[in-house]
Amino acid sequence: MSEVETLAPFDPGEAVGKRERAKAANRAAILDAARRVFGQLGYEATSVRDIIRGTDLASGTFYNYFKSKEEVFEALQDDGARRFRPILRAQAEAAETVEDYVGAAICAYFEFLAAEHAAGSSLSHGPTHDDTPEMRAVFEEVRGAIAAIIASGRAPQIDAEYFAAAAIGLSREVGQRMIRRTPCDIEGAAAFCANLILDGLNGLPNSK
Amino acid sequence: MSEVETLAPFDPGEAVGKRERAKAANRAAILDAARRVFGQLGYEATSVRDIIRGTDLASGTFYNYFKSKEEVFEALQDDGARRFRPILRAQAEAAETVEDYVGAAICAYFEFLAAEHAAGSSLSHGPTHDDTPEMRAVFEEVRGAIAAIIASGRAPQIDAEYFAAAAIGLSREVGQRMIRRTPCDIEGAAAFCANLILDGLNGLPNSK
DNA sequence: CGGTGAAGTTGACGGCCCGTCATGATCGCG
DNA sequence: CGCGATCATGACGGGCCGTCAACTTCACCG
Repeated sequence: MSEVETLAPFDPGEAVGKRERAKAANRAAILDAARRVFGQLGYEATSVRDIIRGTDLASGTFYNYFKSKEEVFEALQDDGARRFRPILRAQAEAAETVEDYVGAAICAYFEFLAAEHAAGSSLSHGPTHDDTPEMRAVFEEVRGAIAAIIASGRAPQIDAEYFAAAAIGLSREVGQRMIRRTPCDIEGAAAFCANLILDGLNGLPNSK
Repeated sequence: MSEVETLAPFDPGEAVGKRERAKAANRAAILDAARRVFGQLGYEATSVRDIIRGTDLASGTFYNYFKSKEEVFEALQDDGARRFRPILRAQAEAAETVEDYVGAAICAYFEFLAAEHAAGSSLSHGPTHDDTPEMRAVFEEVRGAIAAIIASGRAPQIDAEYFAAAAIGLSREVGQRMIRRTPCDIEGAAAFCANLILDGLNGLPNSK
């Protein structure tokens, strides 16, 4: 068939070769199916074949893109982390004080979490692996932001690694509970966490 | 062979039928092998056959005791939780104030964690499932203790569920880091967590 | 005691999933 | 065009899965 391409050989922006596009599409198709199937069958129960059956690809093709279902899951998780990191970064740059940063970062996290949850993200059904590159990057982002604030003298000289770990672990766990509650009060949960981290137990307002 | 049993038909304490003893021994052998193999091959990589090969039992026997390797792992985790719960309970009973309880509980947890780690517990290599009965019981233990203290007016009326989740998540994450550090400063890490929870960021001493 | 039935173990079996690979189709490029 | 590189395909051997019929061992009773 005569292509329009002859009249538009240049595709402004990104559209590169057909080959490359197919690759990206296949990878996306696998990730998409994985998201769906993980959510449907649960992480443990899904097999590589289940995932590939969710696409129109052959079983062998899977292994051109991923080594195992574990790797697919990590890719999904990394995807989330990669999308969240810039948000976190923006909070760090906008924040003047530790209080600002902690409050904003947790609020951003909870909003992100709620959005992912609403979108039916299957990530809650699998084993959260913290040792993937993007997850480490998120941790480092937080640790770095805290360390920077400490270095500028706007916070006490505490152990930044422990503090980051504490804030993340705390937010994670409370976030899980928040999502399970209906209605899901993002503001309330974020305020709870921020107050606890900044002023401790005695800084928490008397509520509920 | 003439049995001594005829002279000692009563076994003071526990020694019941041979059958029952064998069952317990088999179950223990499987759990033992699982602990070993999980630690050696990693959770994902180990198969039911790997576990059973670590015993002198036949493959079919495994399924008389557990449904899958997931169930074995949960049993191991539950075992840890079951051993830790009384410790936690003791702290709750001994504690006069929230400050006491939070400090003592975290310290106890970190000591438990360090001991398990030193004993080569394979639990760090698997997916921590919070929805097992014993794990829920541990959470409820903490939530209950906090709620009791609140009810007695010795703590502000905060959301006990969120607070328990926060304390647990925080301790878990910091505990992971603590174990990775050498030397492993249990006291220091526990103090960090307790101070953070009780007085917040500004209550933390300037250290490190 | 010896016999009997329940309880539990064994390992072989069919079925499924794994990861690989030879084959063939498709694309980019000279 | 035509050639080489790239990649999809699905069949294949191997391994693990969970089951099950046969067998062994134990507890109980007459």
